[in-house]
Amino acid sequence: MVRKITPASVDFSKWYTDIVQAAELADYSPVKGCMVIRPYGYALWENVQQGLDRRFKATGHQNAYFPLFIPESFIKKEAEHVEGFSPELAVVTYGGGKELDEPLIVRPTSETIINAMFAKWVQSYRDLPLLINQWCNVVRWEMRTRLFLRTTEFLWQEGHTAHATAEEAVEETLRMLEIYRDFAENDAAIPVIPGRKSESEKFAGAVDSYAIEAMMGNKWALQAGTSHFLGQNFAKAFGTQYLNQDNELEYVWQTSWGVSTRMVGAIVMVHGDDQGLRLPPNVAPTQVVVVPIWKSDAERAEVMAAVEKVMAELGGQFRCHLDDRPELSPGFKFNEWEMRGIPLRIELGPRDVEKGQAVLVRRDLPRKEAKSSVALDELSSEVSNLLEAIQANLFAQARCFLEDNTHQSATYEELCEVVADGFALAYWCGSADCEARIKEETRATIRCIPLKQDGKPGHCVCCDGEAREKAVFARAY
RNA sequence: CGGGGCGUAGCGCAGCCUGGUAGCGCACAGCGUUUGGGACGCUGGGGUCGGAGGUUCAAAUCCUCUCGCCCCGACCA
Repeated sequence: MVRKITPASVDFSKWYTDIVQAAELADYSPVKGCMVIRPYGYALWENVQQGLDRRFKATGHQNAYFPLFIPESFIKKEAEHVEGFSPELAVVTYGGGKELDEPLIVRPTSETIINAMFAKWVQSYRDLPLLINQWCNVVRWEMRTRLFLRTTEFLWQEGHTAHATAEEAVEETLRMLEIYRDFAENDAAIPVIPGRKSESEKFAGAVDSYAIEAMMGNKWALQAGTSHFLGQNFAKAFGTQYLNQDNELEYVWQTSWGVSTRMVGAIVMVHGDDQGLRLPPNVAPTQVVVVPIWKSDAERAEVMAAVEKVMAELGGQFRCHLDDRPELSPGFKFNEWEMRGIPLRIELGPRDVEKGQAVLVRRDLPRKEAKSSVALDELSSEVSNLLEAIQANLFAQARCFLEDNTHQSATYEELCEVVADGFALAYWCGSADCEARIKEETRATIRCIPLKQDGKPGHCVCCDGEAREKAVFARAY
C-alpha cells in the first residue's frame, strides 16, 4: 500500500528500505535476517534471471541442480574454503528424529558438492570443458542483514566450470565477468567497474577473484557480481582428474561465478529517486501502464473503447498493464505507478480521445519534462522509441553519477578526502599492510583493481612504494 | 558481542517528565458526493499499552527484571 518515502538526502538507508517495502518488492519475514520476496519483486528477479540465463545459454552453459545439503566433510576438504566460511554456516545435526552421524551443512555455495560430482563425470579431455550453472538458494549466517543486499538466505545463480588448461579457465573467468558487465550495463542500466579483487577480498578457495563494482546513490560501492579462477584447488581436494591426449592424468582447472538477488537491490539503489523506484525498461516487469480517465458513464464507454484498442496494439509488443480500477482517482494511480517504477505511463481521457491522441509520461525525467502527447496512430512506434530512450537515459544518468564521484588520488590526504564521499582511484603497491591501514583510517576498502589501467607505473598512495596498478577505494555494502 | 534508540489498533506515531475514562493520522467497513497529480463529508469496527514482578486507593506513565526489534561497529554476494 501507499507509504511515504523518506528522502534519500535525509537517510539513505531508510530511503532504500522504504522504497523496497512501498513498491512491494520485499518484506522482512518472521525468520530473523530472512526476506520474503513479494510477487512484484520476484517478477523483477525473474527478468534478471532471464537476462543472465539467455547469455549463459548463448555461451554454451547448461543448467543443473545440486543438493541443498552438503556433508560437513566436503566443506573441510579445501583448507581456505573451510576457513572462509565456517563462521557463517548453518548446520543440520538432527534428522528423522535422531542425531546425524555426520552433520549436514546448508550450502553457503556449492563448489564442494559440485566437485564431488565433477570428479565422477570427468574422465577424459573429451569431457571438457564442463560448463554448468545452477539457480538456487544459499544460506550464510550474516550478522547484519539488509533487504536484497545481504540476507541470511538468498537466491542466486552459481556457475561452475572445469577446463583442461589454466589459460582456458582464466579465459572463462573473464568471459563470465564480461557477461555480468554486459547484463548490468545494458539490461539493468548500471555502470560497473570490472576488476580483480585484492588478496584479502577474494573468495575463500580461489586463486583470483574478479568482480563488477557499482556505485550506489550514497556513493558507496556494491559488488554486483563475481567470477573466480579457482585454479586446481578444488580439483585436488576432490580428485577431479582427466586423461589428456597423451594418456596422462591431470587435474582440471576450474572457475565459479555468481550473481544474486542483490542485483535487485542494486537496481533500486542506483536508479531510485524520492518518488520511489525507477526501473530500466529491459528488466521492468511492467514497461507501460495505461491509466484511463473519465467522469461520466458516457465518457467511460468512449475512453475504454479507445483504451481497448491501445491495449490490443501495445500488448503484443510490450509488457503492458491496464489500471482500470474504478474506485481510485487518476492522481492516486499516477503516484502509485511512479513509486513502483513503471518506465512509461499512458494517460487516456476524454480530451485525448476527442483529439485522437494519448499523453505519455516518462519516469526517468523530472515531472515537468516528462509529459508529451502523441497521435494514437503513432503510439506504438513512439512507445518503442521512448522505452529505448528511457533505458539509455537511466544508464547515462548513472554513468555520469559514477564518473562525477570518482576521482584520481595522488596523495594519501587526497585519498582520505575523496573516499569520504565517492570512489578514489589510486596507485597501490599490493601490500596488505597499506590496504589495512587505509581501511582502519578511512573505512574504505579496495573494491577492485580495474582491468582497464593506463599502463604507467607509479607510487603507492599509502607507503610511496613502487606500484604498477591503480585500485578503486571506497566504502562498501 | 560492544555503543545507541525503540516497543501503545493493520501501519506510522502522541501520551510517560508531573500516576486518575486509551488518543491522533493513515488503512479498513457503510452511505453520499467526487475522479486530467496521492478526493471529501458523515457514521462505524478494531487495543493483553512487548512480558513478568513490585510500589500505590489507582500504573501505558514510577521501580526492578526480562524478551523482542531497529540503527552504528566486527563478518560478508
